[in-house]
Amino acid sequence: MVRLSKKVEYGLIAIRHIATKPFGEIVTAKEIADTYRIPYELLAKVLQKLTKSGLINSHQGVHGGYELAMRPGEIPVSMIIHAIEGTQPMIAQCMVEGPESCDVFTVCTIKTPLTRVQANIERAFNTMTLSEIV
Amino acid sequence: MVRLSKKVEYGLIAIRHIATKPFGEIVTAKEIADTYRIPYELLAKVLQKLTKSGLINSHQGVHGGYELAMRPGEIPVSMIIHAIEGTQPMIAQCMVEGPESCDVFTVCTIKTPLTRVQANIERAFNTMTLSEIV
DNA sequence: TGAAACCGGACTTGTTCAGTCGGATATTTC
DNA sequence: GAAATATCCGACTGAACAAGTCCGGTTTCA
Repeated sequence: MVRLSKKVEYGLIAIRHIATKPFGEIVTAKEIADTYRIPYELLAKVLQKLTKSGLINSHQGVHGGYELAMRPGEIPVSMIIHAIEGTQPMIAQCMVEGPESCDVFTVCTIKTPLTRVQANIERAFNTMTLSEIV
Repeated sequence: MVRLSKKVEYGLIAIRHIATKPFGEIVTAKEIADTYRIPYELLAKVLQKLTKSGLINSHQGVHGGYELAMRPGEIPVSMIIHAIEGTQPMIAQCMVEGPESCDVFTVCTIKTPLTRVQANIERAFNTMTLSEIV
């Protein structure tokens, strides 16, 4: 299976929504959840991760919410995925958890070619920024 | 999560192993399982799928086994994945199961950009053939 | 006839994902 | 200061999926 998680999908939709708003305007999680019919609690957690990673700023309390912390052109899709998943999208387990995680590692014959595919995929996610999604 | 399944990993290792043998030589599932310490039963099923998709030929009975059905240069990695998983590696659910599978579809704002990422990834898997892995 | 090999469905187990719940903290407004 | 609104965050549940196992079958050859 090679698929983006729902969390990442929601995160992309959400941060794009925030990016469409004029500079300085603040958006609540509820507004996003209602607009796109995304489960509120789940979306909230995704937004918290984006906040902890510094992609968006949060404001608590009444009239609180979220705003972009960087310019859209500075946020590649790969950064959004990393913020939510905790790692880059890695095509094979041994690439993210190291050789010990793979009991076939020493005898594995596809490491090298897969690394090249991996590089291609990273490039795909790195070169597209938020500004191209808006 | 964006990761290749173990089945695909085993399939790649296996078909590569078969491809390294001289033309006409037949390889058993047991030999491959032993060489790479892959669970035999699981590997057997992967090989069966590769057979049904026409990538390799199988021979039953004593001295049976598998051999390549096409030239390595004619087998892109994407074809191997498709044979094992049943579909191309699709980054989002709505791309493989259609709009009905996604209850956010009509309001989803990231379809178009994701399609572009998808195209990049497909290219990565299409351009690499078995002959580059051997 | 028996051994070696592929064929293929059913099953178990473990992990991960999606979603929910409950309570805590911060901020504004009245 | 109290109430309302919002983020914060850990724990939990249920469903889906992946990985691996089991078992009975078929084909072929010696």
